Amino acid sequence: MAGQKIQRQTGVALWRQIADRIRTSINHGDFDESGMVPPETTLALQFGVNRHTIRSALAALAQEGIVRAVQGRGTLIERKERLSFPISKRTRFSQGIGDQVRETRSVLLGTGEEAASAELARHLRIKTGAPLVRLETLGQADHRPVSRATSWFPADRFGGIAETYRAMGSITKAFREFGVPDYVRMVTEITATHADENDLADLQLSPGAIVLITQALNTDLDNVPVQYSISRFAADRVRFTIEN
Amino acid sequence: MAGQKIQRQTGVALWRQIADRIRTSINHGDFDESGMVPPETTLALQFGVNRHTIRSALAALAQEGIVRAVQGRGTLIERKERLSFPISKRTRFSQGIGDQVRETRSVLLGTGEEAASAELARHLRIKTGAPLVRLETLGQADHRPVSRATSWFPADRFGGIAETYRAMGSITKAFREFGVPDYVRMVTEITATHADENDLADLQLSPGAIVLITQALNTDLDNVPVQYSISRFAADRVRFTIEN
DNA sequence: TATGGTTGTCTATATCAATAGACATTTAAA
DNA sequence: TTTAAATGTCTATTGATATAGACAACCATA
Repeated sequence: MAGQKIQRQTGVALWRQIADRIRTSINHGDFDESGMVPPETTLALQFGVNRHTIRSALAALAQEGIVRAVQGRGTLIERKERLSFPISKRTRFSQGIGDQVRETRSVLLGTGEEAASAELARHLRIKTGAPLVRLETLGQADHRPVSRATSWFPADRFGGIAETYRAMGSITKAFREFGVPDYVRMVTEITATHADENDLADLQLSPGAIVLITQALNTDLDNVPVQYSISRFAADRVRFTIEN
Repeated sequence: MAGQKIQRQTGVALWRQIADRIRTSINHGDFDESGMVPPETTLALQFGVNRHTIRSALAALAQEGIVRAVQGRGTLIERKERLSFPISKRTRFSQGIGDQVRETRSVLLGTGEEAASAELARHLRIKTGAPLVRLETLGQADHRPVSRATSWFPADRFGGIAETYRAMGSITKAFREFGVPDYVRMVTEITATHADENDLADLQLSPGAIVLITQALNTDLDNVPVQYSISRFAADRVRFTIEN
């Protein structure tokens, strides 16, 4: 395990720092040979903390479903994944990761109408205050939540797209119904921050977790903006790949 | 400020969660009108915590140099920034952010020779065990550390590039000396994780901070790999912009 | 079946994190 | 100069975090 030392008196409990480190090591494949996490006493020695502190960290990871402790045997690794999301002109949620999971699904969390803010209007190249359709969706891979997205569509062109999406289960298909056979991604911004309370709930994260945020504009083939979306990904479950 | 509620008993101290939130709000420009953070009593009410807890959070931000408390007046915002890094075929550290800061600098942290691991060999399309030159650099903007990069170059073609880099102060210029007038970025992978102890030291972060990690391959104009690098960015100081 | 290695549980203690309240000090404006 | 509003400092108390040690329970295997 790389970078063994941990920080004390920083407002982040030792057990949480250690849990984060072990999760990273698991995702990195450090324990692939045995399929198990090292014994608690070994970890306690490595991290220079008490065994009880290690137990708190492992309990947190067990709560996340990442490891499972078996008395007498050790602590088994249950899950280990980081989906690779290609980011390109043809970025779609389900495409590109189809070969990595058995099932992808997009769930509608909520929808609404709102007037375009100055920022949204600038991105979508419409007037401030113009009506927008807002879509909140949850992306799942093999029944595990991966991303949480808010999308805005110009309402004058895509009024009722929420219902269409609900029926089709895919934004790509809904677009087709509205006479947009294809669309491309223009600009994507990527940032990272700590998960807020909505992230924790929707993405089933533990506090202190990281979310990767992408902001993207999709345009139709005539270069007219059709969708602006902000997506929040569980950082320990995904990796972005940019192909030029 | 969005998402007011904070999580208790999660291994992350309230004061640190609140400090992170306030830092985000400052970077988001929420307090731009006044140039000040709301009064401690107001924040205590908003976050639903004791004023002393707010004071701990603000003390941490003051330590980072982000705010400065003045008795009788309030808490002033000292610094607010998130550099925008364009990611494209022409990604360079100094280019693209030149208009956002007064000075960019790249500092050599260390250098060495090593044999190519299987993974590095695959990326650079050379034989496993082939000699590599390793460069550890620190990217600074206006004297503030922004990124920490480790780069590998095939030693048979770029032996001594460390010294050239040290003399030139730029990888682009060093490449030119080795007969590589231009180079392009092939694939970039982006992940995020918590800062490790090296990040904390080199990037001057506080524990629990987030680093954005990019892995990139640069090739010359004949499509031959010349550099593979892993860069770690302080997430609260940067934003990646992808232009298609 | 006996043993070594592992996780599970309990008690006790010290330190950090958070709350609560009171009052001092400083600044800006009435 | 007075006052209101803001930060600074102090004491006290409670709960979470971390350490320490001992022993029970369980598993694989020699």
